[in-house]
Amino acid sequence: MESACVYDENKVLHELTQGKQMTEQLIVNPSSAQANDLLIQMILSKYYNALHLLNSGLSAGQPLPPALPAPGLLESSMSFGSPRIEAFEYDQPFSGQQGENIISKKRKRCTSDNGLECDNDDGYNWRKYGQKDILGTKFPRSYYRCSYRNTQKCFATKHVQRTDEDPAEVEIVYKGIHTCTHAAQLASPQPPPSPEKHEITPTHHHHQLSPPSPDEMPSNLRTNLNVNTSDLGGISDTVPSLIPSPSTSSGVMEDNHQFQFPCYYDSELFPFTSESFFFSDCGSSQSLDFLADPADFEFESLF
DNA sequence: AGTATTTGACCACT
DNA sequence: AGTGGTCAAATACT
Repeated sequence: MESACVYDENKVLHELTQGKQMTEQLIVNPSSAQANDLLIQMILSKYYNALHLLNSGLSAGQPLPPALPAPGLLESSMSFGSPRIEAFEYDQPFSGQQGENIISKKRKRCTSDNGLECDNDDGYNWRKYGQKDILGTKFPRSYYRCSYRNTQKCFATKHVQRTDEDPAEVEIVYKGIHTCTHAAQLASPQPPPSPEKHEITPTHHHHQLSPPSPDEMPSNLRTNLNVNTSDLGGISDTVPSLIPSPSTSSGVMEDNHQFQFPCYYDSELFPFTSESFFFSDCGSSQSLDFLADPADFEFESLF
């Protein structure tokens, strides 16, 4: 991360070309709504990846915005300690069932005293609203929603569960995207968090790679981002415009959001991961080549 | 007093 | 009927 890096033009072109091809496929050969949704997600992944590659070059010598929200932001509002995340595993992205809006799924391993406290270090403010014993698991699952659910109509949720194999490890499943202003603040450039290793091992069958929550995109990109969806015709109604537009939003559009997505959460939630966009740094940028061969889609990255 | 968490009950889905 | 997810009243905390 220290050495200056220039984005790989070919890689960017590759990503954009794939995005274009997928868009054409969507138009020419529309499939089921679910398949179309998947395609849309992949298209956006391509664009996001291209943007990130560009950003890597543009911000050469500068730290990237944090892929993970800065730890510690949450601790003032949640009575949790300061667990140290030992490892991060991006596990089974998009493993949601039909109609399920899982946007990311990952495991964290903690070294806190009780092994429970690492599940709230993602920088967002979560409020626990339920706990449930899950069949076949030793530990109950805790359900959290964004603290700004009521005030800002932010419907992001997650559930956290300790794994049977290793109680120190928790599995976190995120649903929904943050639309709260707090999320936007997290996306602002700031000193990068202490380096953590993130092992990203998407499962073979679910090769949908979640693009980032838009409010976590680099602000310098957010301000300049412009994705033309005019060619998408009818599907432009289902693809959230990256440019805030009253007509695209069924939800709240905060004035201070330079970049916002529509609120589809309850029914047609658009699946963006909250923490999984910046897969690569300058030294290990990867091609997210799901379409070529999803089974081979595998990468590992240091954030 | 205001806010967050806990927990039993309820609901939707299969 | 069983299960997972959510609600909401009670409780705890600051």
